[in-house]
Amino acid sequence: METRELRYFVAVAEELHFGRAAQRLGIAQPPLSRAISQLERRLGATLLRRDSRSVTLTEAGAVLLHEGRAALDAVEAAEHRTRRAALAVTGHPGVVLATKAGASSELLAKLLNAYATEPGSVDVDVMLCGPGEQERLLRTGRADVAILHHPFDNLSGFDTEELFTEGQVAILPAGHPLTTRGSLQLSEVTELPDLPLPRWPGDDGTYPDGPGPEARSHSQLLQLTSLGRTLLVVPDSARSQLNDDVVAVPIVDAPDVTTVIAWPPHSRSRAVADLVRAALRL
Amino acid sequence: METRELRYFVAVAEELHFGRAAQRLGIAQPPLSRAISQLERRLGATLLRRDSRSVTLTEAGAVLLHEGRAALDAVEAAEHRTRRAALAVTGHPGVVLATKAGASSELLAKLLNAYATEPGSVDVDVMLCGPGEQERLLRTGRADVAILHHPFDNLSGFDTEELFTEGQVAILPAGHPLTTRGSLQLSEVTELPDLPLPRWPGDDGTYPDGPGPEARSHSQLLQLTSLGRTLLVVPDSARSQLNDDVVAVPIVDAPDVTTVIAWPPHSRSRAVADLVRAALRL
DNA sequence: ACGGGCGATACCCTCACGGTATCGCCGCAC
DNA sequence: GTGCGGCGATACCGTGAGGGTATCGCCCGT
Repeated sequence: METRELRYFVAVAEELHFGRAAQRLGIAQPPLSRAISQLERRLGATLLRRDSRSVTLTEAGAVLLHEGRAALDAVEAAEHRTRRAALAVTGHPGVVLATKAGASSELLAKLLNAYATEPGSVDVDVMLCGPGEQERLLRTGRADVAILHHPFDNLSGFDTEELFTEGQVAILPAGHPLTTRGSLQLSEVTELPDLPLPRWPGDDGTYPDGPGPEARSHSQLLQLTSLGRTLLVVPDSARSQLNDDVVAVPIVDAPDVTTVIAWPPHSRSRAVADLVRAALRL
Repeated sequence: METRELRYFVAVAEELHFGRAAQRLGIAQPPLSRAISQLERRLGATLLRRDSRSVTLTEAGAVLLHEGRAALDAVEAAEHRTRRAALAVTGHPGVVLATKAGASSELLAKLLNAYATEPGSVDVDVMLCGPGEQERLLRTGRADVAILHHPFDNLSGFDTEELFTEGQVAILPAGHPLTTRGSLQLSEVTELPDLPLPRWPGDDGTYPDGPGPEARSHSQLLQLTSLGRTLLVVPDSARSQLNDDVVAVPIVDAPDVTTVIAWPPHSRSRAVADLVRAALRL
């Protein structure tokens, strides 16, 4: 199976529409139709059900969508890591660390300091990512190592070491009735009619329906909260970045958040290993 | 990057010889040369150093060899799992379990029995493998779940659950002087001139040089041992398959062997999850 | 009944990929 | 030094896979 075929199939499986998928791929629709049916013939499997008005995935198609994405990621990772290895010999032997923008910045600073003092340490390019983006960077080889947050990020397929675990707090506008409470239950904050949870854009850039305000950055969320328009549930350490407009109240039954350092399981990089060791010594 | 290019590069990187690689790929040498240099141009990286008498990997080439193998495995896995998913809907919803031939058969029997009594259990195709073969089957999607042995098998990139841990014993021919001992040290058995360790064929089917006898199956090894031609170091549980011609003596400082059940981290299979749960209840 | 949306089919053209022949370089034998 | 042989690169050619355009067939909505 060629990666071109996989890319074609993934596009159709995601769009569930040959015309749009072809447009996205920058080719015409007929060759796409042909490529897919040829793939189906070679696999001996029906991947898509073409009902007269809609295209749907078969069971086999769903499997190929999942496995194909992983395979495409692996191919892309091979490409990126090779490019970076080639750059490394011509003078820039850096390592790329992906971390969520605006999260646990003092942990990151300590880690970078600890690593920098190691013998043989190397430049660390820090990539600040939007939520969940680190995972993708790591899977596609654009990053060598990442700081992830269980259970928010999907750790499957990575090697990880836990760095620390913390509870979550609700961020409320100053003056809100609940700010007088010493602690809260999750059920008390998820269904507040006056403070709906904010809506985040999905992978396709559109917002889901719902009552909450739309936001696409951490600072927007904070501002919306201090304006009394929404409420946040965040890990405890995020309190360090708050100002006086908002109040944090612990949520006793929210799932704990574990900060981990993660890297691809077959990494051979000395720098990654050193970074992980430095992180564990913190 | 297309999988064809990756396959070509991996072939050359493994053979370190364009002619042989081309032969292995079933194409002529010139198109192979061209494909590789084109790949190098597109990546902007020199992958191979063509000295006048030999071909060697550059740093970037070594990275691409590693990552490329993983990527090719992932593509192959996508293909196999899709094929099997398609077969599953047409009547045969089985799950493939890979295990080492001749190892811990009573564990396997208990596992299969426990799983078979579960509601919604499904046919289990057991693949008996040569040493280390399970890992490859799992990585390339020909198996859904495997029984592996740490530290012999490389578990990186799999999700695993430990089933049990045991020490290792030396298998000696009956009557050998060391059989009178209650326990041994590793150093006492690895360098015995009268009982050299056996040689095992590599991936290419050839045997490494050395004093020990050549063998390619478990039963051959046992026979060679009872004939007094070699000595084995095996996990404790392998004793159950011995006859009276040989004697097992514990090795106190050999690394413990952990039997684990392993599956690809992104597995969505109900059957795999049930099998793992059954294994953990043993 | 008809128009429009959508996937499949028919048909053509181009170029990427594979093959053969040959070159250029180098190491070795004598 | 000369010649030979091994090996990767280059030159050149043919074919077929893959892309494009035009159109069909089907079905749904009005």
